[in-house]
Amino acid sequence: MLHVDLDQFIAAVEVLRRPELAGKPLIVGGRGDPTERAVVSTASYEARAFGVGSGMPLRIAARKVPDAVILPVDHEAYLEASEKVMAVLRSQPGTTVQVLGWDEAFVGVKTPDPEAFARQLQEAVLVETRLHCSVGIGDTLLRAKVATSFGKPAGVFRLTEENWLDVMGSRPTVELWGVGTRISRRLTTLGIKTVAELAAVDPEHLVPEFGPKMGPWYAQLGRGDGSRVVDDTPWVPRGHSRETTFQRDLTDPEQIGDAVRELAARVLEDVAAEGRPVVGLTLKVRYAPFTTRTYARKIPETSDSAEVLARALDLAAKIEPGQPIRLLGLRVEMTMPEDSRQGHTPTRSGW
DNA sequence: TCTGGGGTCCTAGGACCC
DNA sequence: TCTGGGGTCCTAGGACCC
Repeated sequence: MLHVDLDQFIAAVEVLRRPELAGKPLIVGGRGDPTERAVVSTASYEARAFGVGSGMPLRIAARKVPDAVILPVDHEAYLEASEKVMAVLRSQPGTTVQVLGWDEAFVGVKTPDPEAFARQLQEAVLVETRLHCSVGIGDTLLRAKVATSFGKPAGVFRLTEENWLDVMGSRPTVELWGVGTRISRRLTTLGIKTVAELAAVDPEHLVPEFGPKMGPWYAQLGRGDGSRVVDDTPWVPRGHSRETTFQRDLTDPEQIGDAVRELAARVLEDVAAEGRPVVGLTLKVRYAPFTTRTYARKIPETSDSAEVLARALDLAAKIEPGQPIRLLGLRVEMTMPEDSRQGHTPTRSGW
């Protein structure tokens, strides 16, 4: 199977419609205003050379690259470009396409020469969309995904059971898809620093630290093992949410009620489009600067927006007053028909 | 005046039931 | 010198991904 990942996707889309930006340090994030609270969505390779990366506060990024062109995020434009790319992948004979995000997808295909197929795929995407992509080839989804990073930019790389440990064995566990800085640090305290060390560990050895599912799952990641199935079953969302970071911290309870109403209205638009009933609510509150509280409630199944809004306001009434609030988020959970949930989701155990 | 917004899944602990 | 043991549900929090 293959994993396809567009190179600096968002920046590349922006350069397509503004060719004069080619070769310049380009940063896309928030509303394009570095004095606001926002983070970098994507930086071009020229900006990355200054140490700017996605997730970095826009303010800091602007300080690092004074000459950078800073643009606002334009979701519609990226979605449109993304759909064109995915259409190209699906149009190739014999492919199954599992979309992972705007700029990446797994592609399942039977072919005697995966490298040649990958090159052909890159060419097709380039001709149809003028966008470059990197391709990973692997015998599991995880190996294909990890392989892509060795192909960047615009290259192809293959990882299989044969070369997995040769290539990945001496690397830190944080380079695995599914291991972040926190888990990597906890593994280190168990004496496991590299992928090879993780691959060699008895899965049961990780259960006391990480639990019955995650422990064995991390051991599996170390071996590069996992699902070999590209699944193109349409996605069924479990819920929808909206969050907003206030440019100035909120203190007034009335403002908080207004903010919840506003968020609820936006989430309920998405829910209405799904036409499924609501069964739960979660309210996330980030107090300045960084402590987060969540308030969650199951609610009696309902499709009535007014009912959901009333329940959301009930939850909001539980917010502890007095502390400045920086962020509010509202998530609405929806019912999931039991059978539709089976098998088509990239659950952790399935990767 | 450092920290987005939209998702998914797992775990721990308490409540409650038999 | 009382308070088992197993199961499920719910809430809160943590971790990861793009």
